Amino acid sequence: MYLKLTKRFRDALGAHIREKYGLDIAIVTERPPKIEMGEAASPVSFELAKRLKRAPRQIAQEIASSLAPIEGIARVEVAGAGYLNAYFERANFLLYVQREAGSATAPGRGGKIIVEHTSINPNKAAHIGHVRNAVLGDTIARVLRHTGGAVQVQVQNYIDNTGVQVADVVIGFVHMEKKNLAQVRELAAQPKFDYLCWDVYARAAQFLEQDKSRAAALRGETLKAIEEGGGEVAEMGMVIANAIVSLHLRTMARLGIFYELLARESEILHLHFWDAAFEQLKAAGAILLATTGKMAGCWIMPAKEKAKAEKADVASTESLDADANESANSDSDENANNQDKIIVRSNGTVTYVGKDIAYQLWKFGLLGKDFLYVKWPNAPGSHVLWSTASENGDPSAPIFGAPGTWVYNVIDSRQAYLQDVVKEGLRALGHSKEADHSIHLAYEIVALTPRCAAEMGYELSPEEAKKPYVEVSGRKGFGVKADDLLDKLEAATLSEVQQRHVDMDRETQRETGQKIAVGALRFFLLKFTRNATIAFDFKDALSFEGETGPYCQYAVVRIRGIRRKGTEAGATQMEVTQETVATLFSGPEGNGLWELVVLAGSLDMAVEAAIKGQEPAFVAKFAFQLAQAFNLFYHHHHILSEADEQKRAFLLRLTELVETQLVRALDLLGIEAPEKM
RNA sequence: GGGGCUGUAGCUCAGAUGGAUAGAGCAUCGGUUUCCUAAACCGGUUGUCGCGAGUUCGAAUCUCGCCAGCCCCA
Repeated sequence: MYLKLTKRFRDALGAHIREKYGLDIAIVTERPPKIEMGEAASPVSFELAKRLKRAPRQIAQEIASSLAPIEGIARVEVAGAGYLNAYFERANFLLYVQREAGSATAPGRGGKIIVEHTSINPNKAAHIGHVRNAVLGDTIARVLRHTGGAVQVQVQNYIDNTGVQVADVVIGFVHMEKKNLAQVRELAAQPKFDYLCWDVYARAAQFLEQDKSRAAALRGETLKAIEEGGGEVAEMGMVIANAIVSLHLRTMARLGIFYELLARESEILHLHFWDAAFEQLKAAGAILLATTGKMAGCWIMPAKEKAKAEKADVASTESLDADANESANSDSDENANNQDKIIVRSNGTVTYVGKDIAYQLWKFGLLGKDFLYVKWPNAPGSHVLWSTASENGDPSAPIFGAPGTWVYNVIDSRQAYLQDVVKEGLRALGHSKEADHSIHLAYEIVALTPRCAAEMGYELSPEEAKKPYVEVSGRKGFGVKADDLLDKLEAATLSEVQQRHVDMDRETQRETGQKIAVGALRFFLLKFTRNATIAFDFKDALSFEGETGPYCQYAVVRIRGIRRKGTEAGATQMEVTQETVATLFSGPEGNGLWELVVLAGSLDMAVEAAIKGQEPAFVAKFAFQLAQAFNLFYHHHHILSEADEQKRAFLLRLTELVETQLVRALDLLGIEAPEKM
């Protein structure tokens, strides 16, 4: 509701200024530092002062006195050096928020949105960094689903089951562990096969590291066998990858994360997706065969001249820019094709980015090819999960891929350059709208604090010990496994629950502990903005106090406690009169109560900001702030013992409103509050 | 060599579109429980917003230069 009212305020101001001064100014609003100063403020008079060459406060005064009434806004006042502060109609705002508290929060984009996330190499157990990816992706998908309009959000998990990482584990099993296909099959059926592969992969990587030429030969033949399919080596790769994928799915299900489709690289190969994309790229002249220089024999995508295009856009008259363009041109001549991106190597193999372009084209329905689909067996939870297939497709499969209107790829920021190349590929093929709608949801990695690394028995070099964090490495077998962390969290929360609720039955205790553990981990990963590198430490992740998921869950639990007690005590569902509302809002506690109402009514604002800024952390911040504001309110007002019946009814109603909004916000974060904790 | 990200309190981080006295959590010191759950609340302490210029009525935020760290491409 906050979003709606501020927009109304901006629109009214914009129209008024256009009419009165003949100026078209983009109006911005901000939240005043104190609730006494209103709920929305515009500094537009400062901008006007510049243009009209008059004092800002005088202009503000003029606008405030001549502005027509705005629905939902009680008054507009001048404050400070010339701010225009809007004061909402408190009682009406409360009514609106209560009425709206079940519907979509922010205007949606509509259409079909594809979100690809998780996409872990299926060759080892998932670690904490993979969880950040999955939680970010899952959260943005939840947020997008929640927006209005006929939006369809489809979540895909890309499985590179024919890549070098799987090959390395195959090499480990065959050449180091001396296992045959039947033995690997047996191992793959075990519940901790992903942990076994974690170690096998680390050992294989070490083994391959020792002798580069042996590594190249082994990898070459193994990859070839896997890509061609059919033989025992290929079968072993499949067995490993499928088993690991199932275990990853199980791990993510613990966090409430599910998928609609597993898109597998094996099908991209077998169904010749790349060939189709290759033909398109060649035909459009988007890629060229280099004939000279060090890239001779490679198909390359010429570097785009981004700087040039953007500068020409901004200021075409500046002579400086002309100079810049010239020097840029002579630069690119000298460096030959240094900035160009190789798509097909001179030996004929296609690079990752090439396959990514084909896949991205498919997502937008531009490839002219489709997968076949089968149900993935034993998917966790009650969700139906589909997988791509190259034969015997299930005709009842839904439509995947085409036509995505927006595509979100959740991939860490180290791959920003490659994602950029994919976009440029689309653009070069004439699909500039699709390029613009390709969103790389980039995020920084999760590393470990040196202390955490040392705790895990990892020997640090003196340089590493001085750094703020140490990067995890699958190759070194170094990192915090997702299941280990979840186990640890669940053990900690369960022990807390058992202490606090001795008479709770064991199953409920376990479920409660699980919900809190999930809340703690998801919130921990979401409270950082995407660009922040998370230096992981068990102490922080296992904290349940302060800015944490459990803190937010606890606020909901408190509210439920009040409602439960209230019902037991036979509290009446008394109607709150408008007089009571008006009296309370204007009384001595009015601003405090009002502040909580405004915050509860600002979920739409947080969701909008999260989508616009592609930043799920905004929703986490909102949930925390609302929980914090509620706790303040809780300590100020003892609801059930309130003698004034009308006031008690009002406080109860407000409590319920906070519950609705907080539960919604937490739901967007994939966090569920237990009944008791 | 080219490109990207980051630098804010002792620590970890927020500060979207430039705006009013730069905020949270943790840590630390002190206080709050006959009362809806203390995983909570209240109070104290803590700042050259990396450095330097510029644009502006106004800069943590925009521009340029420099320094430091991380990443990517070659």
